[in-house]
Amino acid sequence: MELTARKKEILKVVTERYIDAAEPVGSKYIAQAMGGSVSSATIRNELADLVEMGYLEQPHTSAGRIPSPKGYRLYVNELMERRQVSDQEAAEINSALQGKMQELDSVIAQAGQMVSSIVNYPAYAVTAGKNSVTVRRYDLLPVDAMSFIAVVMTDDSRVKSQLLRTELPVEAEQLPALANLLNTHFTGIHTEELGSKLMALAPQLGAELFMPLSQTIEFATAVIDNSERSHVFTTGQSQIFRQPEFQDLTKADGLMSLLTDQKSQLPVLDANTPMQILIGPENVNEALKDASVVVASYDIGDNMRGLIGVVGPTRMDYATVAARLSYFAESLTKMFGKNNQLPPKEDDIP
Amino acid sequence: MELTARKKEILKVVTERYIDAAEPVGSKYIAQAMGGSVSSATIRNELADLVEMGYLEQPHTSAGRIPSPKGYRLYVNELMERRQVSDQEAAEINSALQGKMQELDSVIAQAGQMVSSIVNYPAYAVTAGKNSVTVRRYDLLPVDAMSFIAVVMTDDSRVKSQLLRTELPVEAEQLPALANLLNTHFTGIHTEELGSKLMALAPQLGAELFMPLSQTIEFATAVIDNSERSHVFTTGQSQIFRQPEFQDLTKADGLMSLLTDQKSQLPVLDANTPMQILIGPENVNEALKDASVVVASYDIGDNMRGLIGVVGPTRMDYATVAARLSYFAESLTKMFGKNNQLPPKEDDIP
DNA sequence: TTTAGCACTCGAGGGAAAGGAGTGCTAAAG
DNA sequence: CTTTAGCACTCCTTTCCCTCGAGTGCTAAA
Repeated sequence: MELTARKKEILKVVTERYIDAAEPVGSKYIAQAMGGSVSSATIRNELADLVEMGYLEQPHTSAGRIPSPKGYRLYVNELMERRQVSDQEAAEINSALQGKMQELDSVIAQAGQMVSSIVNYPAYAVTAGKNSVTVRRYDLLPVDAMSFIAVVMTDDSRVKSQLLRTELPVEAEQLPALANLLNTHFTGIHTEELGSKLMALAPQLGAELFMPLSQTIEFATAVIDNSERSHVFTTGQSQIFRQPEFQDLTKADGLMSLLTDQKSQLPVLDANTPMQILIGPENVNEALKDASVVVASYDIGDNMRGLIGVVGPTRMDYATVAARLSYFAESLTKMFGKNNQLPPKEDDIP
Repeated sequence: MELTARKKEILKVVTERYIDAAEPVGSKYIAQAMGGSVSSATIRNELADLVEMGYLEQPHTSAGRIPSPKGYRLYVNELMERRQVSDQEAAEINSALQGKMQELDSVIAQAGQMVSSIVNYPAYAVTAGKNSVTVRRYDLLPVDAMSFIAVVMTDDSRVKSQLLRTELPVEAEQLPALANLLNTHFTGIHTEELGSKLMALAPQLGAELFMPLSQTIEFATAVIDNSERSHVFTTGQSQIFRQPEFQDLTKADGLMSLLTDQKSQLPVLDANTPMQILIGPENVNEALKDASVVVASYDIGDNMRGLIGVVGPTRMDYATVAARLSYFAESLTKMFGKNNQLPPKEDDIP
């Protein structure tokens, strides 16, 4: 059977109406929405075809039709009018982005919050999670006899520091030598090697040098681990309850658990794809089989990539969400691009 | 009317049974639970008294009784057997606390997670939020011509650092002088003054010095702000759904919103109180009127105090939660006291 | 191919009735 | 004065049945 233009139009009407009203759409409504050029009986014939072709579903024999995941997919791919964000929306998004910049992670978490409030669904944000982070450089700063500050800069230009207490006194004069040692032997290598290298060097050092060295390495390891792990931030979870399909506790529960306790299982985006829409059963995760996810990526500096996603019912307003999310992601890319702070961009040196 | 020993015993039985079964308790059950020494009719007389006195409630005339908030309060204050955590529970808690320590905030967030999993209710953790944090010390480390690392140590011994990019080249040799300037004029004073002092000093400095100075101050301001703000971490939100009283979406919704989007409104603990139990209407927050909260505090080092709380139905298992939470809080105090990291750890040297 | 007409289906909503847990009261017993 | 057995009563819950109406599918005519 062929998918005629009229069938497509009907599918579009059904989908948009269902997105709006959350109840099955009947032939009479469709006939009217299409301008009354055909009768409801004709529509009914078409509807029967669309069900047979798998684009629509019928909750029960005497109900109207709702889109199947396949129907949504067609809608998203072909039928949906790619919305542009309005000037007002753009203005809102931009003003939300003006906030002051802090640590990378908290910026990313905030981005998630903004998205959630912009689209009115729960949202999540994922930090990059680079593969093999190494330390580019160490600095040790004296504090007092029993403590010093370790500063670690990674090759993805994050800088972390911590106050470390020692058991034996460390002379301030020894610190540069120690830092030198660290910078010579412990840069550019990965965590496992850090440990083994430390062991190899141990015999040559006295306890008063080995201890602070070991503490610094331990700290560096934690920094690297933390930098390699991707963190997920979620917000707006309670928006879920505003959706009629999640009045049913069992469904809401699954999603809530995912959004609060199993964040790491939220879908990520294929490389090189700016945006992706995952409809119902297209999701791998069981808890998302009755939901849809829209994910977009943005660039952080030149070589990092952030991810931001929205979770909603299959009936979610794809056109609006997709438009706002992609605009938001693009804005973030721009902001990170032309902006100061976190990752230094290699730009024009005079 | 007098609250006889038998009335108290009945109240205890009712409360504990209701905590367990989540349904009104009838006279027959109580008679049996009390060893059959009295008949259900006697119990019924007592129950009528207890209702009149306000310790019990009757959902409707022909139902059993449930404790009123006043009843819970009496139970918590007098009747409840202060449970001790079992050796096994203690072992579990201790092993959970063995995890490696990282940044203070993430340790605190993790503590929340552990508590939630220990008590099977949602939990939250609040960071201290000291009042007037100042910078104790600045360090500036050269990176390249266009960037340097600012390290800021606050008077509560947190150390934060960030890579800062400059617009004009900064010579590595200038940094110690700059740091000196910072340490002379910008330590021990509060944020507002930082800005004004910077302005006051501005005329004496060339742009190539003023810029990095201003950037460092800006960073320091952010660090202080962040350190003064108290952060709230929540976990285990979805545990709420396991409770029959929150099957009703409208109630669950209020709590969920509180636990996800309005965390800052979660109750805190009065100073000098190690633990507090807030039952139903004793809570200020509207969303908590049908819920109870158990909050405990622990010490972080010598002069900071962390907060950790559990949210559950009024029917929550106070004895168990209180026991585990207070044990956990005490363990945290010990850990922070004698321990590693933040205050770093003294361990055996090879 | 489209349309009007019509019987049919099925869920939602609203009592009515049955079932049952638990009460309150009374009157007798301790 | 307290306790207890007995019993009528209350009221929630569950179940069943009925009605109502939206919407369908099919047929036959345009």
